[in-house]
Amino acid sequence: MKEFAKIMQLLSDPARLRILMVLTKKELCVCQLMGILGIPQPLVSRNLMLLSGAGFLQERKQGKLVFYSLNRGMDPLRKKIVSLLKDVLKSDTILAEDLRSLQDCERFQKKTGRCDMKTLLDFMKTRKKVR
Amino acid sequence: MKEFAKIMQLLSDPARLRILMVLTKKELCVCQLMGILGIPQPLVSRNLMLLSGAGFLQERKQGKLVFYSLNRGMDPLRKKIVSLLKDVLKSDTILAEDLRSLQDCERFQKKTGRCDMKTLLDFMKTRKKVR
DNA sequence: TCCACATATAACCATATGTTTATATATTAT
DNA sequence: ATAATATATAAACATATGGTTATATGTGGA
Repeated sequence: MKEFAKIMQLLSDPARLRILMVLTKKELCVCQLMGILGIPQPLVSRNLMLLSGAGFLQERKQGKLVFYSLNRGMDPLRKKIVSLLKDVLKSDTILAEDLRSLQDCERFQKKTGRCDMKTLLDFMKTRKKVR
Repeated sequence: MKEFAKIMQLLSDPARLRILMVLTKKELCVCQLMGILGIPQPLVSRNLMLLSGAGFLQERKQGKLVFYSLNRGMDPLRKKIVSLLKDVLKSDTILAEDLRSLQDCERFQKKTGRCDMKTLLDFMKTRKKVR
């Protein structure tokens, strides 16, 4: 009971929900999440740690970068919860916007090959002005 | 997104989860919930208000008593959430204990016909000693 | 070795939350 | 009308939490 309540508490923050939902679509590193979601780096890091510690995410280090993705080995409970989240948030406007940002970010990186905080933040800023 | 996060926050408290789950089984008044769950009256009341205000419960007044039950007119989102809760908590030990308390309370009331705070609290105390 | 950068951690603050205690409201019975 | 009782609300307090700022850690390149 208490353990489940803790999980609900974890999922009661919009920033964490957005991070989790975006990672549902694609493995991403901290700086990509920063740019896509517009959330400050320490906050992204902390929320990733929390989600990771609760068994929802797995991480993979590659040089300076740390990539996070949905934990493949999630237990049934967590799988059910993630399924519900996907279902319930599939028509959410903020999530839709985030996914568009994700696509833009992917396109930009395919062109430039860059994956650093400054560049991604700058690109995302200009992108928002354009839309 | 924010609205859904609010619902998660609502369900991040063990007391509220227990109240909601017990009301899944049977309509109950505040003093019954007090006795069954062993939660102080103001806390029961407030949590009932929160759950009610969030669309999960409906209330029915009958004399001095106020009976709460699962809201029949819940929207699909909330129905899905309640289904998940039922599924996920079906093997929870605390919930199991609560349901036994519920049955004991029902049996006691069938015999005595009493439904007041003092009597129910006293009965539940002695009951716990017996087990 | 030193620098630049990605990420993690720590410190701090404002706010939100759960719990308790006390009191208010409303209904029934005397 | 008054008392008793069920429920709701308010006040007060301690704790938890999210966000910000500053700093630490670790990795790759000059």
